[in-house]
Amino acid sequence: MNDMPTLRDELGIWMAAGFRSALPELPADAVIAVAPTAQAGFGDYQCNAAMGLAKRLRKAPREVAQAALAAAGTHPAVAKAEIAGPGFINLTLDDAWLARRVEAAASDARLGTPRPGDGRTIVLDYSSPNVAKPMHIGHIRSTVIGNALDRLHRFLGYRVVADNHLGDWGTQFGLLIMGFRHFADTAAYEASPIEELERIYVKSYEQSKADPSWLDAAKAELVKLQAGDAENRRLWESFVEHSMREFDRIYARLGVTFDLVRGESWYNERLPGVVARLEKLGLARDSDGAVCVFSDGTLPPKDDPLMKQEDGEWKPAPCLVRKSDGAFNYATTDLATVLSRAEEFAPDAVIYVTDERQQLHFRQFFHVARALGVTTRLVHVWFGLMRLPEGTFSTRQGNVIKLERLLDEAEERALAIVKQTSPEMPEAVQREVARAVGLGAVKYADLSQNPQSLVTFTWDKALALEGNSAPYLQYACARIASVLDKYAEQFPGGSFAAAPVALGEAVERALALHLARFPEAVLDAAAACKPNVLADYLFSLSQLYSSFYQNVPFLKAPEGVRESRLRLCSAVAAALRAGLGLLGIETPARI
RNA sequence: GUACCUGUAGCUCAAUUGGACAGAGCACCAGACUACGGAUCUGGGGGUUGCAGGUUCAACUCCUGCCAGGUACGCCA
Repeated sequence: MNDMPTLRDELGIWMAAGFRSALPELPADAVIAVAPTAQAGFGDYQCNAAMGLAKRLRKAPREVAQAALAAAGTHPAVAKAEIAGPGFINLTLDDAWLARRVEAAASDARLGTPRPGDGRTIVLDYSSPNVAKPMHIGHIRSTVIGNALDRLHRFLGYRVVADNHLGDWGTQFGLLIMGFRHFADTAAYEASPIEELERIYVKSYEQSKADPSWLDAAKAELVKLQAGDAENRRLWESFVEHSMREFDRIYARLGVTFDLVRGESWYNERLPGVVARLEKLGLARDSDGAVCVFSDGTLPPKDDPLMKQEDGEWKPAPCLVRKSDGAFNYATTDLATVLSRAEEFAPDAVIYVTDERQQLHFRQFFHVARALGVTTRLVHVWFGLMRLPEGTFSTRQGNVIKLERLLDEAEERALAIVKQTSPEMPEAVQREVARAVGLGAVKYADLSQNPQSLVTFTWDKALALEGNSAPYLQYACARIASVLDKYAEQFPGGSFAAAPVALGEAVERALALHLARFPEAVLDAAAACKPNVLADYLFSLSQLYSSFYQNVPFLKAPEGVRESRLRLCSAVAAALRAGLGLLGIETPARI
C-alpha cells in the first residue's frame, strides 16, 4: 500500500508511455502529466500534453493525441478516453475500479499516501518569537503555518527537526537591563513577566530617546552582557526563562511542539569564526568600520542580491556581518546557524517560515551561505503581514491584539454556541468541545488562505464558525461518528468494515473520486509549502459529504447499499481526521 | 528612486502554476419530505480578473508600460 502511486501518477505514467511510444522523437525533457478536469463534463482527469508537444514537433495536435491514445492502449482504471477541443485527452475512470481504489484507501491508515520523505531530513525554522515581547496575533501565522508544514512533512516520511529560533539576543537587552534596574516591579514581573518586561522596555526606550546618556548606558550594559558579566547574564537568563514559560503555555494551547529551542544566543561563540572565515575567503571586508560581504560580480546585477539600482546606477547592497561597534548582525547569526545545522543534521533542506519583510535578508543570506559552501536546499516560506483594518499595528502604537486574548475570545464564542446547540452536554464536555472548535476556527482561518496574501485581521473572520471554516469540517466528522453509532445500535452484529463499495448515485461517485485524491492534496500542500491546498481539499470533501449526507439515505438504504455507504462515510471521516490533524486541528467525536 | 508582493462577485478568499464556460464562503432572495445532528442541504441573482498593450491553439496566470496599496533597501531582528 505504501508504494501505491497516486491516481494522477498512475494515469500520468500510462499517458507518458503512450506518447513516447507513438512519438519516438520526443525530447527527453518533455513533461507528460494528467490533472483533474475542471468540469465534470470532461471526465475525471485530463492530459493536455498533446497541444504543447504538437507545436514542438510541428504536427497537428489532435493527431498527436490520437496517436498517443492508440499507443497507450487500455488501462484498467480508464473506462473512457476521448479527444476533445484542440487536443485535450479526457479520461473517465471506471466505476468498479474506482470503488476498489476507495476500498483500498479506506482500509489503509494513510489513505494511500506514499512516503516520499523516507530517509530525508528537513530542518524547519518557525515561530521564533522575541523574548520579552508578548506573542500577538501577528505571531499566529508563523506558528500555525510552520506547525502545519511540520506535520505534513512528518506524515510524508521526512525526519523533521522543528527548531524554535528564539530572538533571545540583540540590542534590546541593553535597554531591558537598564529598564529592569530602574523601573522593575518585581511582583508584576513574577505575575506576568512578559507584560512587565514589555512595559519596562517601552519606558526604557522612551527614556533613551529623551536622554542620550541613558542610551549610552544601555549600550554599555549590552557590551557587559556580551562579555559575560555575571549579573547581566543572570538578568538575561531570567528574561529568557520567564518569557519561555509564557510561550510554552501558548504552544501547549496550540498543540505546537518543537524538537529544538535554540535561540540566537546558542550560536554566539560561533559568530567571530563565521566572520573570520568570510574574511579569509575574501568574501567580506571592512567598510566604514563594519564588516560587509560585497558582490563578487559573478551574477548579473539584476539577479545579485548584493546589488541594487539607484538613480539608474548599480550600487552595492552589502550584507553586514559585523557592526562598527564590534557586535554581530542577524545575518551572521543565520549563517552560523545554517552551518551548524548542516553539520549536525545533514538535512536535505532547511525551511524558514517568516513574514514578508525578510525576503531581501534571506536572499542575501542564502547567497552568502552558498559562497561559504552550503549546498543544502534553503527555502524561505514567507507569509503576508497581518494588519488591522485601520493599518499596521505595533507595540508603540498600542494597538496590538495579544494572541492569548484571541484564543480566549475564540473559545468563548464557541462555548456560547455549544451551550445553545448541545444543552444536554455536561459542561465539562461543552468546554472541551468549545476549546477544540474555537482553536480550530482560529487556525483554519489562517491555514485556509494562501500564506503569501496579506491578511487583514477581523474578529469575525478569525472566529468564523460556519461556511468555509473549521467547525464546518468538524461538524461533518461529528455527524459521521453519530451515524456510525446509530448503525451499531440499529444493526447489532452488522459490519461495513469489509463491505464492497458501490457507487450508485452521482454524488456518491464524486465523493469517492475526491476521496481517492487525498494523497495528491497532501503531497501538493507539502511540496508548495501551502497548507491552504490541503484545507481547500478538505473543505471540498466536506461539501461533497454534506451533500451526500443530506440527499442520500444511509441507514434506511437496503442492506448492502447501506454498508457500502457507511464504509464510504467512515473513509471520509478518516480523511477529514487525518487531514485536519495535519493542519493541527482537532476533531471531537461530538461538537 | 529601485526591488519584491498584492489587486478576482457588495465583503473575505480559491483557481491543480499556461488549459476548456473564472469557483467557494459570507451577505441577499426563494425553498428542504416525520432518515441518519438545520453549525446542514437545494436553487437563484451577482464578473470587462486594477488599466492599456503584447506573446499563442489557449492568459487571472508569462512579457512591457501605467494606476493603487503594502513591504524592504548599511550598522534593528
